[in-house]
Amino acid sequence: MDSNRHDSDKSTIKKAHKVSPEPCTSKHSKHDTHSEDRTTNSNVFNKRETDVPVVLKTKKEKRKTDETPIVVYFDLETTGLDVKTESLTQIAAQFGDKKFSTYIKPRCRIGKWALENTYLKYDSKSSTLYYRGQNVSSKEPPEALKDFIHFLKSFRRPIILAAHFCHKFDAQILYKQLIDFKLWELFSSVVTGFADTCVMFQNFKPALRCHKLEALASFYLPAEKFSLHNAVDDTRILKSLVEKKEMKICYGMTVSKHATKLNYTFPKNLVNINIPQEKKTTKDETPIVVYFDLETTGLDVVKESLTQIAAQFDDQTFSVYIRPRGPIGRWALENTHLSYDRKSLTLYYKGKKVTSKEPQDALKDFVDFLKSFSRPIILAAHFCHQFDAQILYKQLVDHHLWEDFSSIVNGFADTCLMFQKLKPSLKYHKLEALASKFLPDERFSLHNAVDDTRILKSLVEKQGKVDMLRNEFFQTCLQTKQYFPKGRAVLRFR
DNA sequence: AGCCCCGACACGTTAATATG
DNA sequence: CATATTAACGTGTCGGGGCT
Repeated sequence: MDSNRHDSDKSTIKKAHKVSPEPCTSKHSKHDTHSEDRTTNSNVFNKRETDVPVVLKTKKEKRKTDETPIVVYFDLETTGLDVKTESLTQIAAQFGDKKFSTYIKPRCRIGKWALENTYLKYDSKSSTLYYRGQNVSSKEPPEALKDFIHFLKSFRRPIILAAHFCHKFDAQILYKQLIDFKLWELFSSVVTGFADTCVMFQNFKPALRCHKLEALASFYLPAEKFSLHNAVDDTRILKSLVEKKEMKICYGMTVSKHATKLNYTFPKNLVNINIPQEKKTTKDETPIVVYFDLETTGLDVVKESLTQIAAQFDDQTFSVYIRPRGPIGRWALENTHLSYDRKSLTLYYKGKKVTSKEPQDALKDFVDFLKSFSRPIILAAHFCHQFDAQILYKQLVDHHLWEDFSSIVNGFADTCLMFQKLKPSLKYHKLEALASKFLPDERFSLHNAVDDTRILKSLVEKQGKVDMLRNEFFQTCLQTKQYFPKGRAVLRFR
């Protein structure tokens, strides 16, 4: 029963952690004087979120404004791991050459691990703190925290606090302590967010197996001597690490990026921070993207037969009409304007005779066209995962060309999927709809493979956000690995 | 050690959607 | 008109990685 009570106690504490709207609102009201741009309470979250990216611009615009947040590194030592119950023993922080450090008289016993590794010992009778056996001056937690805040305040700029693993440790314990000593309001009027350098390194150096501070330090700063688990040293090391030359390239990007992504709305997300994981970068070997389109006698990918293939890369185009093996379905007849006379083996497009080939030859030509680029290829078509890729697969297998084909084609990209992701607000993503929306002036003959291919290419390439498109695009391509799990054809088709 | 968040998988279900 | 796939859920399990 006792334990029960205990548990529920704990959970309420936790809840208070997570939700605790109180300090938040009080913060706004308090958020006095200079920030007149914060209009209403309801807007504040958004404001905050848009607030931070300012950091990014520090690169271009000289940091002239006082409103640009600065990054202050910090580190805490505590009596143990539990962010809810343990007590502080040390705080250190650093911005530029400005350093802050204070020892703190813990309110509870120093845990065994901490005792041995932080070298901090406390004699509660004489209320004296010892570091490596030496008496050091120490303060009561509220005083120490106040000093800390004053240090931060002295910069007269918004502050992003950066520490290693701070989202899950330092920020949380600090929050708890600040709330307990009623200093949260004061604190949050200066600090706009926390940045977790550990997350940063994990994203930035995914190849490293281990991202603890110790490992990073010994890897990147092997010459540096420091006393691990002393807050001052840890802070200094962290700063050197992040600001190291090699990191410099990314420094502007990474720190600010992570700070940006923090979107720290105090204290709502304090416990629960979610930094979107960067998608792992794809291999550098970038295949070319060839757009293509097929026309067929109908919908059934297994039974129906090809009538046309078109493809395009840059300005190199490929097109071939194909004599179908079966009758052309009614819909196709009316919409692709292709008709076939079996007896004379003649294909007509819009009533006019066109040269056509047997499927075998047409497919061979198509494969040869693709091969002519001598580069890995990603074939892109609209809705191709469900249609073009499947019918093509069937046809290529039937004509013993799949081996050849799959030796150069890395995958299929479904541009329909791409646009669905890219323009979720659009109800329809069929080629026709996209074309009339984004290329209203373009004239083309719908359901002619050549035109459809051209239009598709323009659509993809003329969109404004090229980068985003590309990214999305390749991501979609990646999905097609399912077709080639081991670089080899595997039948996800019946 | 104690904790807990996360991402990775592995399922299953459902509704929407484009292709000729 | 056929139809497979996907995204978007929900569920459950498992292991890894960090902090003092």
